[in-house]
Amino acid sequence: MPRPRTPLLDRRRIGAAALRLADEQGTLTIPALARALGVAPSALYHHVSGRDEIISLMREELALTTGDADQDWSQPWAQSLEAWARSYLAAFAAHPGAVPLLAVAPLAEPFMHAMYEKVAESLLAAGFAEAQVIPLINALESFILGSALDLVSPPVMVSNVTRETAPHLSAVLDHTPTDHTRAKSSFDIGLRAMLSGFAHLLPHD
Amino acid sequence: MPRPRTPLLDRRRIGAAALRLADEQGTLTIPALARALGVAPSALYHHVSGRDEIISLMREELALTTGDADQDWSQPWAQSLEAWARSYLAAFAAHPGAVPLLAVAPLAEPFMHAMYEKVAESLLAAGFAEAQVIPLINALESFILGSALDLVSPPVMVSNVTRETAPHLSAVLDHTPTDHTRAKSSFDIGLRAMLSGFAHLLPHD
DNA sequence: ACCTGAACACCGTTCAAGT
DNA sequence: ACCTGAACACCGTTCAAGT
Repeated sequence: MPRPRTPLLDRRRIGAAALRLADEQGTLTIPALARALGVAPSALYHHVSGRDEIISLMREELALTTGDADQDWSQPWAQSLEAWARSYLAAFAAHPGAVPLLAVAPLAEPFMHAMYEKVAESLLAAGFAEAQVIPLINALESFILGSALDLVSPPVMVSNVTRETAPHLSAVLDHTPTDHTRAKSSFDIGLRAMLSGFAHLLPHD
Repeated sequence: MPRPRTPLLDRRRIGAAALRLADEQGTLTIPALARALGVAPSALYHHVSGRDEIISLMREELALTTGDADQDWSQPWAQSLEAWARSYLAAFAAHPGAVPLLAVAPLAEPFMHAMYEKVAESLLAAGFAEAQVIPLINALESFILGSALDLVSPPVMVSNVTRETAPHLSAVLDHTPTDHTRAKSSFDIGLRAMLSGFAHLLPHD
């Protein structure tokens, strides 16, 4: 096979195909990715250093395809932060099969730096201390990543032995949906709690 | 090799050895685990269904070796919940190399059911609605798992281009430690925020 | 520079055979 | 019931060779 006049591969295409493949199959292997790209497995190594970098490209692709343009950072900080958190989780939710691969680390750096800058500006203007800003963002991000994993984890099982030995747990489980709305409402309640907790750190509060 | 009079393997030993190995090496392979147990790789399949179940046993082992006996559930709910969250994260922090394997799912069920029962009782007594209890616990758990991953993720890099294009981000980064204390203080601030946010859900508040 | 095809070390899992 | 050893399909990665 001769070298094609225009390259068959580039990092962007690799990341996009890997994200699609992992989402559909639930796993990512080099041979399968190469097949999806119509290329030999070894061809990939001319563009990426290895599997880990491909996964990193998947996060970049997710960040790029996430609607960050419609974010309005002129809103009050709490509303901006909530909108950001929700779109962040929605990006993961759009690719459930790939979440275990994606959610073990924050999204790609370039995208995040631009957004960190916006959040930092908003939080500083609101009156948060300089030493608080990064921990605040990190905490929210940890919650989002954990929630993304929760979103795709198998539904909770309630064994009979539990019903007998754990009356209070049984009672509250009877009031909890077993489908994916459980993870959604957990995210909602946690997000609101964290944001209202952040508000109490402000001086005038 | 004859069958030994007393079995060389059991699920508890497998889980413990796997946890130790993954923590030390940062990865877990069946051949390495078998070697650590002084056994042939195929021997493991008489006790577990496969690699996934071994990882599940690791979570069980982590739960079992976590000091849950010293938990005082008679305290006010917020203090109980905070103590539980901190011991949960500390369990992960004690096995940094294994965190990526462990933190993608909650700890083992049996341990968790006993603890869920205690938390449920405490939260119901405090006045939380039955439909709120599980979401509250789930949200906190997601935050803990995300924080555990954050704890072992590589330190944040600040590129020069960021310093030029992102003045606010640069400013706050100058007030943020680059070592592991960053993840610790993120957990602290997030935990307090979430718990104080939970408190506001109570009727009389 | 970019891709192929062969090759390597290694992995998870199965299974017949031994006691 | 519990373990071994051989075997299988498969994986991630390397590298010489081709254009």
